[in-house]
Amino acid sequence: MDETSRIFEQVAHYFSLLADPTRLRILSCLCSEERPVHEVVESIGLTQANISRHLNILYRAGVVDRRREGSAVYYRVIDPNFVDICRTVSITVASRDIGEAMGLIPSKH
Amino acid sequence: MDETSRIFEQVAHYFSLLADPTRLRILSCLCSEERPVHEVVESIGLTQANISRHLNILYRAGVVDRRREGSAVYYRVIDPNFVDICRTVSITVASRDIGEAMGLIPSKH
DNA sequence: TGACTATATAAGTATGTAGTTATACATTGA
DNA sequence: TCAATGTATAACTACATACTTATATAGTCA
Repeated sequence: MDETSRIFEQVAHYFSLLADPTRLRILSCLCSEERPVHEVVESIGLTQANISRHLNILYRAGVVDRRREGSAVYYRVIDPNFVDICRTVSITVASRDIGEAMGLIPSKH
Repeated sequence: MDETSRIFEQVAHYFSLLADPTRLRILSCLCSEERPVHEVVESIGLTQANISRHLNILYRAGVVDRRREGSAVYYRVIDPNFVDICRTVSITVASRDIGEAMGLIPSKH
């Protein structure tokens, strides 16, 4: 595969990280603050195994980082562009309301 | 499904459009100017059926528009945020070089 | 109308991946 | 060390979709 092909593959792979509603939920949850896995699980309401799987995908891709504290593992978003991209897309897809619903845009009240 | 779920589904779906290397190639090809299908096919070097399928996906999603002129159908990008998003991601993923390689950032020489 | 070019679509295969269940591993505290 | 809690992983199923081949549709020009 040539250089250009590799580039398109990489960019497509990055978008594929954001192309899953569960991962968007997780990232929205971690957007404002660092959180341990069990809090994300409670917040989203899916199985622990599933959330853990997605967190690992995001970690390996460098979108989030993690640290252990006692028996808990805390995750946080480190990709500086993630929030910007999601904000742009959420506005593109529908409206400012979506950005608010996803926790990406502060609501005004 | 509740309102919030629908929102995450929609945003994920938008990202999924960009999560395929072939569609990124097509969009990169159409980025600077309107082009008929056969030109896109020649430019990318995949089968006509495949390109046509992807163009339809992009059309139904509102990322591109099309018009018939004689026997040819011309496609063009109409989503105003697409180029911005791709530019941001391409820089995130690696470097400014990627943005140039994808035709999203003008190279300087 | 018939031949030709341009584009779209249908049917099929193959592959990737989200989610589940069950289980393993790690840490803490009694 | 044992029980309890928190997290990760393995094996599996189900489903979506990218790509191919073959064919259909649409337009042009003789």
